[in-house]
Amino acid sequence: MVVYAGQGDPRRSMDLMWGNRVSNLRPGPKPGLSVDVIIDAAIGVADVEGMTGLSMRAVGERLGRTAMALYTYVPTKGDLVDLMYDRVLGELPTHYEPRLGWRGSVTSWAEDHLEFHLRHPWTLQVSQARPVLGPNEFATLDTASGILHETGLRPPVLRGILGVVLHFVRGAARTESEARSAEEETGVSDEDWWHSRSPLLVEVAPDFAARFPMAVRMEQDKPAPPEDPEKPYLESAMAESFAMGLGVILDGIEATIEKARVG
Amino acid sequence: MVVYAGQGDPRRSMDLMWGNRVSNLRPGPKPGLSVDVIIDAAIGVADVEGMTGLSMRAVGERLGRTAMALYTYVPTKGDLVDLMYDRVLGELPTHYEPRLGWRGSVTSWAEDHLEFHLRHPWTLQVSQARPVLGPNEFATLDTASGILHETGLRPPVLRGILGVVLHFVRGAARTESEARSAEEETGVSDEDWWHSRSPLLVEVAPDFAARFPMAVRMEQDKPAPPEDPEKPYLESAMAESFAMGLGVILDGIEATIEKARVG
DNA sequence: AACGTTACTTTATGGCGTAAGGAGATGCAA
DNA sequence: TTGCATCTCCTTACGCCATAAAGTAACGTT
Repeated sequence: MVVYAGQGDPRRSMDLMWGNRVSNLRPGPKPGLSVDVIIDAAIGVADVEGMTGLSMRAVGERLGRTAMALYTYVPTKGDLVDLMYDRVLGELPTHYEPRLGWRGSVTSWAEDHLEFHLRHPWTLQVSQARPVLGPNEFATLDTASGILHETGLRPPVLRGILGVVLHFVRGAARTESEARSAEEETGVSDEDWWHSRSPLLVEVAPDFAARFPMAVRMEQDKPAPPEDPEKPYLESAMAESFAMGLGVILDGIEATIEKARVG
Repeated sequence: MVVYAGQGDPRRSMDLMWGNRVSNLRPGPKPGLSVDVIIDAAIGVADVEGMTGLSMRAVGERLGRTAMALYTYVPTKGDLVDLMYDRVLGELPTHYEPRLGWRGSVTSWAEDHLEFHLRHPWTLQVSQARPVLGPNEFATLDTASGILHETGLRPPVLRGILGVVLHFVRGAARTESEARSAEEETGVSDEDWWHSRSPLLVEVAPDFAARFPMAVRMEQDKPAPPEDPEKPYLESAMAESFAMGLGVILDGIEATIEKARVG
């Protein structure tokens, strides 16, 4: 029998997602666990060990059970991940002060999402192809739509803009979180890594500067690496590129509004 | 012993990447394989089966060998992936006609990259945190830098812009490729999937429209699903959002140039 | 002819998701 | 009170994965 990625029976999945719990008075031993504590334990594992460290065995162990015990509550690991995802999505704000205007709101929204993904990097591995259809996922979509609605643009354009902002924020978060886990998993800092490889690079490609002149030029005026690696991302020097990129996007939205007003 | 993600000895990795092959006249049986044919076989596997289907066993099998035979040529699977990545990067153009201007060049560049990632979806799973430092990676970086240099903007801004375009293209490619593999792996089309879930959704959340009004509004004026699912992505109706998003980004770049000129 | 080096194989270790089947606890009907 | 259906949770097992370790056989050099 083949079980498809992350989906058991659709009805069961939906009931779990929207909290339709089944009646409690039935024969058999009292449940020692619940879907909720399993979701929380799984989030705890994933936050620390990442998506690759999230195994049914690890979650079970955290709850003093075996991996198989979880299957009493949750049909597959894929469903559990969907539930985890919609749960943490609840951490995101669902309201932004209208007096911020769309520019301020989009900025706050982007920063909130960036921090969210850095807090729960495993969320970046959840496929966006088929939405989880959970309450919090719809709530975040509703919030984003509300902000963008202020621009007065029509839905097809708004979907394009939402795609740009989402892809940008997720991409930036992905780059940063991959950098962090590379450092953690190899035990080698970015700086040490580069120091070990740059001499090899000049050895193996002595004509480097002549061969890739534009790439070299692109490295000009790089900010110094952060003094304190524990600083939150948005206050670190690495955020420069994020701020620059977001500024370009905001200006692009503004130009699009202007075009629509004139044309 | 712990082997770290994707890296053996740095010197060996670099030699493999830049084609420093070791002398051929040595005792022992003649090599039946080579790093190059292994890379090609691995790309063949990954293009068809995706990154999750890429196993040393599968690559070995394609070459009539066992998985372990590959370790004579390549130190770890991680190194093999790096080599695969730099190899396919060679498919991308390294030159764009200057008469296209930066707008036309960025557009072509984005479309080329989108098609590239859809042709080799596994490239989206290669970590961008620590570059592969191969010749083709540098070449593509050089090409992109050259295009952006035409805007006359300074490197820190250009890095921000490059991030926006890269994240956008990769995000769009990721969404599309995840949709394709969801369809392939589950055997259920997007349409059928939605048809099976939307009735459950209204059942489980009858107040949906009142609860998420903006999200509902965002669905207005959606293009019809593609008549012919075999059409290339860029000619399909799904490309609407990509074109919209790219337009917003281009306008943002233009506004940034204007600001720099004036201020 | 002997020896060291090399290509490739077999086997084994410790991980994964989860199917299958069984033990023991519990609520209810007779 | 007994018997049974139903439940939670366990052990075991299967077929995957990367790769360590050790063995076999082919080959170039001495």
